[in-house]
Amino acid sequence: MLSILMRPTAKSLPPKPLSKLTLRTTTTTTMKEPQPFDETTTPHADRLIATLDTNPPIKTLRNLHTHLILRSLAADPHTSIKLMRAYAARGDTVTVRSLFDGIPQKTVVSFNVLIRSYVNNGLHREALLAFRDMSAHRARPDNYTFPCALKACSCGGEGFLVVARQIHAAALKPGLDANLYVGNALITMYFKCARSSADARRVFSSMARDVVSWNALIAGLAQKGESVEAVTALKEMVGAARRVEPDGGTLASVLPALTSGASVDDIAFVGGVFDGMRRKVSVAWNAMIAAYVNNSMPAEALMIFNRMEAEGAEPNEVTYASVIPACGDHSALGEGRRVHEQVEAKGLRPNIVLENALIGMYAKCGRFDLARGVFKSMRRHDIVSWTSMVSAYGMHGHGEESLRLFEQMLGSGLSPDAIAFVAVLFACSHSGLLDEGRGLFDRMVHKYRIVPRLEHFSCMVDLFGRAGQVEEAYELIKTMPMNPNDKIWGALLGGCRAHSNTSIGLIAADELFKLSPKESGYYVLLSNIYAKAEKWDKVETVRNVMKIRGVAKAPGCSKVELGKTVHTFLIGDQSHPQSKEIYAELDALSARMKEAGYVTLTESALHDVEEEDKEGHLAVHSEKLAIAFAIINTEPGTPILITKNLRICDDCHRAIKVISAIAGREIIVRDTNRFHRFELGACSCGDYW
DNA sequence: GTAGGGTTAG
Repeated sequence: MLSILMRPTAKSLPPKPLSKLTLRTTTTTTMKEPQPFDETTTPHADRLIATLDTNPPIKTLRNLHTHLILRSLAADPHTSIKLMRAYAARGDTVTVRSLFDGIPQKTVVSFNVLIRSYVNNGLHREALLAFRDMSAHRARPDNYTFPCALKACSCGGEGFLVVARQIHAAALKPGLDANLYVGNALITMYFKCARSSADARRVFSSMARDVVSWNALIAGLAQKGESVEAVTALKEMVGAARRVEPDGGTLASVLPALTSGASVDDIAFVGGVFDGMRRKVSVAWNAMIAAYVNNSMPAEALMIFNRMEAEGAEPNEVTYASVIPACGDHSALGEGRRVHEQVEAKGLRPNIVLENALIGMYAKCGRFDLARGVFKSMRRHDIVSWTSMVSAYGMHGHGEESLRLFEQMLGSGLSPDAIAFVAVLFACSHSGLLDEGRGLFDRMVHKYRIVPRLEHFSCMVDLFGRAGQVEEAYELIKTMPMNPNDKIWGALLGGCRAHSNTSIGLIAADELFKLSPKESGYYVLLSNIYAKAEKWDKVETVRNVMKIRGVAKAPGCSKVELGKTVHTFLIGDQSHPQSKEIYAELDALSARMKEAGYVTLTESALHDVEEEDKEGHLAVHSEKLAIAFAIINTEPGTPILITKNLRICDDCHRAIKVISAIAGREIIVRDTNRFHRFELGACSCGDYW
């Protein structure tokens, strides 16, 4: 058991590497027979104790502890404290407590370590009880105690405000509120325990400030949803007369204020703060990558990651957990695989967070096989792993598989949460599994007691709408307990379009124009409905309304990865260096497509482009350009993955089916919310999307 | 011998 500490080589090693040796050999030595005890090779007591500071794994720690007991070294108060700290770092608060109980004379320090152990392991109640017990042991809380006790209150949230105020008052008496650590803990405590930000701000403005104080202020505001105030605070910090340099923590703190919907200016400002940092610690890199990922800027996130590598900063698991989804969002399969290799090479697996991210990344890159490979190779699966796989199947139109997997998850004993149901309901809607979807919704509400959210209703409306039950979908919207959002009405409008229901379609469109008057997609959907009904005057009206309201059509844009680069094409794009060849290839394809009996569907072309462009190159949808580009630049037979920012139009859908047959290519198109896999003239969506 | 803010997957 004590073998690792008694290796014959230990004596010849200099003091420093001992801890490394101990750490590194743990896993292997546990397999071996214990080596005979040899007094001459026993490490010096100082070195053993020093090893406690290296955050040893729990097994090593227990060995070490036993060894210290056997050598009567464990009873020393200083050593006890170190042992407590080491056990706390490994989450063993029970042992921490028993070590504490074994200390005959409790000092402030021993209390401080105990309280901190509890707080860091989520036991804030126990921490506060220990704090209360201090007076009975005549231990006076000091500048180390108060920050921990206040942090315990912060973890407890609003219910702990009264206790927290008492602790604040207790800190005032010895004048400890002037201590930076105490002050900073007070800022965070008031943000977490008090409803308004006023108390926190008051503490902040009345004290001396360092970088942590600013970070606490920014984090508190950002987490309270006061995004504008958080960014303003960051600007004040940067422009403050007594300059405080932002650090990685500053960027991490402002991050919640930059989640989806942050202004371009704010993101640029934060990017500027990042660029201006002289020393960039890993948290800074990670936060910047996350900021871009959270704002749908995966290309920028990948650029930061590449810069990080170029500058020799070491990516850690947090970095990978952010950059892997960026690869997925950007459909950068090559980059994703490269990152995956790094994860493997660094031995970061098993790591469920990274593995779950990898599943999602491969699924988004159309590599269902690789997603499944990661899933199968995992040591254990949690709700996120299963949900990732369920939605991977769903996105690829494998509704039945998705359902089977969902049931398998239930069979494994995990209980589904709201997000798992979103995934499986989504899969049902995209495969037209009406009855199954209905049954699942019922089980969700009655068996699992999950209160349906907007997303669930959105799936159900979609499910009914696609299945042609537009009235039932509308009925559901009218009876649901919350206000429908644009996604819900959009799902209804989509159903109306698929099943030519003009009257309900108009109702949906009306609501949508109130909720999202600038969203061009809804106008296009409505005009599609009119076009299908051949109401050309109405089509014209919709177009005019768009002009009057200044609604710009979102330009169709398709991405395709070649080597390390993701190439982007806009509708009618002629800016690519290979533009000539691309259009030549398209012409050649068109000729062969006509031979194969393909005729242009004017209905969809009509509403995505202006009349006069219909025959010209401006009419060429981006996905066709991307496909032609990929055909030219890859070996015959290579599968092609295209990612689109809009829903694929009918004409392109028909055209790509034909192209897949005549070019002999598997073509996978990821549009706004699902995958189309075209092969041999057919699509995996079964023309139902 | 001990302390404050902050980054990761569906």
